[in-house]
Amino acid sequence: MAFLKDIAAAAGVSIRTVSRVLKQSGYVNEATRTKVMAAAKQLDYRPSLAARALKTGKSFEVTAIIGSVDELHMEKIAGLEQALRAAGYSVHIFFSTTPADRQDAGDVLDAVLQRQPAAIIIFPNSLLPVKKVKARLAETNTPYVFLDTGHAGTNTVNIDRQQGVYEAVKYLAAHGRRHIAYMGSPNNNTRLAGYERAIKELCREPIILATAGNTQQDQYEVGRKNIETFLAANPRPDAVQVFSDVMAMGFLAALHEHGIAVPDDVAVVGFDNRRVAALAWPRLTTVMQPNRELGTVAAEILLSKIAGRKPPADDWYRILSTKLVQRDSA
Amino acid sequence: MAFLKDIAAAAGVSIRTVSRVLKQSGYVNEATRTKVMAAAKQLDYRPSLAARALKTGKSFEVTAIIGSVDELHMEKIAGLEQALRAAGYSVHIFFSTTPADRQDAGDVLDAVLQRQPAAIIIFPNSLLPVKKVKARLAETNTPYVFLDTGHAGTNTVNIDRQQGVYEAVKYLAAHGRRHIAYMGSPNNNTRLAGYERAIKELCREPIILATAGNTQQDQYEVGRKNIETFLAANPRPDAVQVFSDVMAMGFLAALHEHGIAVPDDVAVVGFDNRRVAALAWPRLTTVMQPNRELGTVAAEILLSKIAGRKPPADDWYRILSTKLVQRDSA
DNA sequence: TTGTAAGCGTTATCAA
DNA sequence: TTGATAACGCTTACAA
Repeated sequence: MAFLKDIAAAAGVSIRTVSRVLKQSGYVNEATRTKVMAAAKQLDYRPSLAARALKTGKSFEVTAIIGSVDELHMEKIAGLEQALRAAGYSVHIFFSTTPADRQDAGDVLDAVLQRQPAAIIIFPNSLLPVKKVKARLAETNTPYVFLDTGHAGTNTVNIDRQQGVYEAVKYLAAHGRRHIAYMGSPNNNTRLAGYERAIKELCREPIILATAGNTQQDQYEVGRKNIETFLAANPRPDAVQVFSDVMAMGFLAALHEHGIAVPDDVAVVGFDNRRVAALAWPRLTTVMQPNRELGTVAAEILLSKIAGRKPPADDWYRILSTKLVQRDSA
Repeated sequence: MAFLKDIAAAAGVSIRTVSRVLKQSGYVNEATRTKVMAAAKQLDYRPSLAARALKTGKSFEVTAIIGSVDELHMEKIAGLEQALRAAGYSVHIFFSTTPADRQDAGDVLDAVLQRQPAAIIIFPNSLLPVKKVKARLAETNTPYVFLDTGHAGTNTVNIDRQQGVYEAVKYLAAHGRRHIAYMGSPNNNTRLAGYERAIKELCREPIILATAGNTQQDQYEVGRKNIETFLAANPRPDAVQVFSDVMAMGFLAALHEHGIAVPDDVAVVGFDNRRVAALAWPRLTTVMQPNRELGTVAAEILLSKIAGRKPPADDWYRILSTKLVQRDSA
């Protein structure tokens, strides 16, 4: 490890001059500059991030507070890390998935703030009370962004799920499907709204496939059990937009068991584009969430905030588009 | 933010005494101790990790170098983070998935070492030349551990895939299957060895289902195409142990298309216990890898190394057991 | 049992 | 255009 003083010695100048050259601040004689640069390169100088953090009170680390162990998050993290690393930042991860996680860490947020991260990114369902977090973060003046909270708000990157479902339903209609149903909780939610908007535009009757009180159940089981409401529906749907890929897999299993052909008898469209969608039988047409992009956009916002840029008109709110992935099930 | 000096002032003692109390080192008068503790708590003191890192040359951060964006890694990371956090460490992640990643970071390892991590954990397929890494790491005296390298070696936590396949094949035999085949590359690999060991013990003939030169192809496609070797096999297998869940999904799709019933006509066992296994149709019996445990065991090793403990007899080599997850396909 | 003081490697103020 | 030098907050040898 080479330090500033080593370079200074090697180049025959003072530490301050070396620093000046390396940080490109202030006037430096071209000759000295070259000399210093050469020495730095020669000694393979890498600044001590710890010293820098101590001195400036800011680290080059961004902390991601993750709310669940989910394959989709992995992509978000990858996007985030890639974009952040390009700007010289590294990513810290911190799980907050169970109530115990919060206890262990005392207050999760305080544990995170102790490391003086340059910024914080909060993943969905992190068990953190949003309001309190925002207040605390504002107080410590730490840039932050929320990911995929599901409802509009400042300092957030969301996914336009409504539009995703809307487009999928339009696609089904354009491919000759007459009775397009939606499977999922009938309670207020964004995806249902997208379905309803599309159905209305198509001047058709909505068909909601749902079993009572299935909110907290396993999605796969819900999809599987919903075969009954499907079979009972009159007219019987020839297409179903399902809440999620996982629920769609349950529904698919039930359809197979009943000898109902997909997509010939019913078209099925999922949501999420999980790995499973490409592996299902038949391969599942689904709505892709821009997970990687979610990460990179979050990184951009964070970097802008760190750089002290003024909030744009939307006050750091972004909503990203989904995309229909056509496969064999619809 | 409260600092040592604030506590010292509040308690009317010197910084040194505060430090002594907080670190529980050396003799401290009980009354002073109480006074200091109270002040620390009152001011919600949290040590500056940056200052500590600068002073000691060691951070409380462990860097994980990740080789691919894979759902299974997410679990490993979760296990790692949980165990490490309990010991006061936090986890840094660093992707090294593409050749570009290496270039961007100059030398990945140097970029990582610059942050003076307390330890490093290297995930499978991280594009890093193992020997060079070990040398560099030994040189900088940084504790490290490799994850799931696939071959025995020191400072490594592996998964006993051979045993996993062995047990699955035995399970199939115990459930009355006569002609148990293995699907996957016929080239030397651990899983195949497990299959061969079991078949030998059962005094049966091995049946290897493979298409030529499929090494680099998409596993799903390989499984799908392998239906041909399956149909051509004589006798036709009534059970197949497939290389991976993904490959099994391809095979399953082909079986469905040929109207071959699972598990009635053929039992199918996958490997990995990915999320997809529980969602497949039929639900896939498969061999579970102890991903979370892999993370926690790696954390234990790292913590031992950090604590300066002497290497045990196995020189930090651990191999973890898999577990058969029975579902509907076998 | 407690305190003084010297660093860790960087940044940045102030002179020269 | 350059150089002393004082922090940043913590750890720790050495004194008292």
